[in-house]
Amino acid sequence: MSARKAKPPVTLKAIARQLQVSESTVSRVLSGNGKKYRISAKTEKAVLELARKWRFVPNPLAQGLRLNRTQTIGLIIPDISNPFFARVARQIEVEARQAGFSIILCDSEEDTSLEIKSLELLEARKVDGFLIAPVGETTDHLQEYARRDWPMVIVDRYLPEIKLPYVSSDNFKGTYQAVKYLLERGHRRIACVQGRTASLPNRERVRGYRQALQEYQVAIDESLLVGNDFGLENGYIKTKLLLRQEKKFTAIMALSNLICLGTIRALTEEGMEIPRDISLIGFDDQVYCEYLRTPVTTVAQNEKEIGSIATKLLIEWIQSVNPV
Amino acid sequence: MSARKAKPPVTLKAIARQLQVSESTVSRVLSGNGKKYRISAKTEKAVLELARKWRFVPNPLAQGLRLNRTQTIGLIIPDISNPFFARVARQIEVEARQAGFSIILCDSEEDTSLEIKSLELLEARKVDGFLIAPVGETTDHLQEYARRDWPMVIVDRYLPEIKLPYVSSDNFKGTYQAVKYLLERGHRRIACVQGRTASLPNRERVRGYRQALQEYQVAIDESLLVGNDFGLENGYIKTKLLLRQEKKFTAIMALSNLICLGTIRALTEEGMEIPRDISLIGFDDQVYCEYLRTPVTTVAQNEKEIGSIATKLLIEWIQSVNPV
DNA sequence: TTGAAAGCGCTAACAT
DNA sequence: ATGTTAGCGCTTTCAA
Repeated sequence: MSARKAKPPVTLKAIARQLQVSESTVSRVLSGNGKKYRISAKTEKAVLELARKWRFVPNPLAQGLRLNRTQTIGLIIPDISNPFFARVARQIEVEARQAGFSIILCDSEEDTSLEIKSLELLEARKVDGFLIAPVGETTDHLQEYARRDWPMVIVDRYLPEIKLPYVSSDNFKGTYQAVKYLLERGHRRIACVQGRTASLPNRERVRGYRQALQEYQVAIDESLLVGNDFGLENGYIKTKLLLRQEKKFTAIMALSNLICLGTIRALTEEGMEIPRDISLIGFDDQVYCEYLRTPVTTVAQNEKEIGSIATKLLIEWIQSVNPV
Repeated sequence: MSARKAKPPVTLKAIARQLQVSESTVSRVLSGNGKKYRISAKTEKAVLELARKWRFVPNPLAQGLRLNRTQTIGLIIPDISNPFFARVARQIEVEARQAGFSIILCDSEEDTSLEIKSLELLEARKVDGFLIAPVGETTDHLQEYARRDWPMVIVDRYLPEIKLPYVSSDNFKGTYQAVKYLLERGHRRIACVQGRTASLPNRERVRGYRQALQEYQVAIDESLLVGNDFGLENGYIKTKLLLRQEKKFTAIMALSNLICLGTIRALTEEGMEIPRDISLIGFDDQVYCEYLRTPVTTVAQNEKEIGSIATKLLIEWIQSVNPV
């Protein structure tokens, strides 16, 4: 028994009874198939009117059970409190809602085993498809879902071994242009603090870095390419180490916003001033960037576009596979 | 028909057939009521084993339809891309998951009519309760749900006219202590740029501001208390105006992080330096605060705690009303 | 043009 | 200790 004050629920059956017609007729009208089944104009009108008067809303649980379609998308994010993901998520929600889908949100806490659990949970809940920004340690579980033909679009972090649609900003171009900018300003020894090395965004960003240097005939000093995580810690520690090793470099390319903050902290602690002593470019624009102690140049990512494209892609897939 | 490669679904019925027992028996065992119904150890064991072997997972749609309980919470947030809400949301998701609930996420885009639509959508989807950070323009729709005894907990923004559980940080204490801090350092003319004046968090923050001043016997100059929105624009414009009016003040209390950024922008444009020319305290701590051009002092909010308490409150309510 | 009936997967009251 | 049955609300095939 529901706790809500019990009004008799507005169901197809109730409407049918009131109108002295069958449930099927009501169903046909209300799912817009009145014409198709050649329901008489009179009946159709009566049903429509009563449904609106009684504020009939179909029960999605019943529909889902019957149709194996829930108008629901499972969204799995490694950390929804990361502003980048939060912005992507917002656009996903907006876009999905406009297409008549709801979002079930799962935070995998950057933990592959929770990612797997989330997939299972969402599968049990009969979502129509997945939008996932994978943790990225392993990919077997994703492969498995791909193999079973689940509509699934990967966001941001990609794992090249899986063949699934994938949406992210142009990571290559981002660093490519940023590093070129530095080169044009005369920098030749440019350090780079990267994120998780296995992830495609990171690989692409590094590729942009290499490409730019190469075009300027600058030999790449591998000892200036450090790091393996997108977090603040990594930026901090790796920058410290770079400075300790007395590597000579005049600029740093930080491959995420958190890395960038860590780098700033390290530089500050070591008494370096930006841009007086060193230049710094970060990745992933944020509202607050322009207010940083030092207005750090950043490569903007378009979260809205990422979210929007991913959602549209997924919904198209869902609908092609399981038309309404 | 589902698009997924069709394996015969693992249902109670399938298990029952295989084991030559009735569906009810299987159901009883699998919902942990074996003892209660005194199912024989042998039968129980067989069911359990097959269920695990076949990886049986009950269908939540069917359960929901039958039980009027979906183990689902509707979360309505005015802007999930706001880092404050994103962090609250994360904790909510984590906490809810641990209690066996899923989150359906709706972003009301700071729009009351979308907030109403979200409520209706979630109600139709038979969520067990709501967590909502209301837009706050009007409250009739919330009243209505409260009246119908829906489990619902308000987060962050409160509307005192509704009597519903409400969770936020201690807004009063936040500004109270911040302003006292300024007073202790000799400031006497302290401007305050506030957020949406109708909202309780804002009112509480303003109350803290007034209280602190009062305790220091500082008469309150109402012309130093300006603003009416939590956004960046408001901080920017109101600060500009304060400066233009040549009001004398030596410190500014900004009642949100976005207001604070707007204030920084305005001060910077006017050539004021923090803290040389003026002191500034913001509300709502952020990772990036310590990296701001000027390390602005801020009042921290504990998003984790807010999310955690709100979720626990709601789930307790749900379970008291509709025990498992 | 409409109705009857079956069934999606599950639970619970009522047998026995 | 377990089975039978009805039903949650909906869609759809088959029949009329």
